[in-house]
Amino acid sequence: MGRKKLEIKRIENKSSRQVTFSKRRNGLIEKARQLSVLCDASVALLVVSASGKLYSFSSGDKTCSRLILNARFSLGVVKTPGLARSSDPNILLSSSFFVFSSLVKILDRYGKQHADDLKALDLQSKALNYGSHHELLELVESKLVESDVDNVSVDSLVQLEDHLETALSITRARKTELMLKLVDSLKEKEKLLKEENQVLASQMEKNHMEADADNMEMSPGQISDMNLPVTLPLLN
Amino acid sequence: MGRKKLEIKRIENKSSRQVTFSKRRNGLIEKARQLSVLCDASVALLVVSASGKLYSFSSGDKTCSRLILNARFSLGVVKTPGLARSSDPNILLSSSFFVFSSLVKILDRYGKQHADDLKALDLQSKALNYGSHHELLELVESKLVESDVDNVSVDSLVQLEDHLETALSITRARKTELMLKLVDSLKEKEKLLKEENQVLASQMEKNHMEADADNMEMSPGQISDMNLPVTLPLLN
DNA sequence: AACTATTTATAAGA
DNA sequence: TTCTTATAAATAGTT
Repeated sequence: MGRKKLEIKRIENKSSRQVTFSKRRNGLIEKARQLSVLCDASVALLVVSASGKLYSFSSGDKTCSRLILNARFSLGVVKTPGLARSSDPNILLSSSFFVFSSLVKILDRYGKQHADDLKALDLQSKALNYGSHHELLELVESKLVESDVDNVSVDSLVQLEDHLETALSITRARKTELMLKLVDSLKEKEKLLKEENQVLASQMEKNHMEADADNMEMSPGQISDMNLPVTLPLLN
Repeated sequence: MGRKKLEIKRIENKSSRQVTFSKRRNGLIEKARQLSVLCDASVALLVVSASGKLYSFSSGDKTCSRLILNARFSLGVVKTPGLARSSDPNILLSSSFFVFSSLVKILDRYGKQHADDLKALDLQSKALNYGSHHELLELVESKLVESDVDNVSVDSLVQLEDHLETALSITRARKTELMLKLVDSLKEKEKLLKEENQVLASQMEKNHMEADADNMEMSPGQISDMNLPVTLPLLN
């Protein structure tokens, strides 16, 4: 839709490819936006230029924005201090892919900044026995609403993701802990019951012995076989 | 671009919204394709209709197709019959969501050459019961060394990450599964032991009753109190 | 699913 | 980049 019909194949001229990229990219993002608004659809769009710049659109819904965020992480494209931000809020310049050192830096940075929040969340969770599910969901809900308000606050979503992952870790740890405790308590029960059985059995045998002292109709060997329930073989 | 200018806001008429969705969705996907071809860009596009159907486009490159794949999993939209999400996100039992076989199918569908690697990993895992820890660590070690050699092979690291995450999920699922089994078997043991105790106790009481018929030095009430070990109070 | 009157996107040029 | 403008493409409403 221009002065000439353009064949759909790689544009060889570098600068016109660049120009076309810029125009069509904007067009595509606008179309994506329109589709999501007009038809009430969830749309997530990611475009990475040959030179590595990332542009994205996502409809407001949680699912899609989370998706874009995950995608950014998958691509290793995160906002990194020192890199200029484009005037276009959709553009976050790509830093290097996740290398350990940079990952550590990022974790460090987010760790320091949000350590307190995290502690609070931890305490809160502990205090409430990790809260009812309802409360957790409400918390998440409210965070996501916050995020939607300041539109491009990828940071707060990143933070939320961190928190959720921490919560998930805590939950997993707690699950394991509880299961281990359950197993232990069951083993303890088992031990006590076995001891009790032992006592009962010996007590009984003793009683029988006494009875036998008066009445020798049965041999001692037969007693246990006939009167004592056999302890069932149990797995270890 | 039609008979009338259309305001960009939710189309209230359901059927025309549906029609518009269909038309514009196709247009958007085509535009995405063109952009990726013309400008040599990576493009990933996901559209979910209000009714939940998922449509997607991704440029051929690994990054984007992986991204779409991840997105599908995030959204739980994997059109493979028989797949259902477990209520516990940690549990990805073989019967449900993240089965290797279906993952392999999807990867195949997206034309990933890594399907074979995954199959190999699956077989390897199954054969070795997920391998000894030693072997796993050596595998990771060797992969990481490989990666260092070709310096920028982020792909293989991404791949390794995927494999490890899958392995982690499986391990977690397996852990949960085993612990649940253990708990069940312990509960079963407990039940049997309690029954056994019951039988022993009643047997014993019976014996005492008989004894008492000859010798009335004790009141029946005292018998159990003095001769039977008290069942220890156990937690539920 | 087609048709077609319009609107919209955009290729080339400045 | 940005603007302009001729033209190609997309598509809203209709059939």
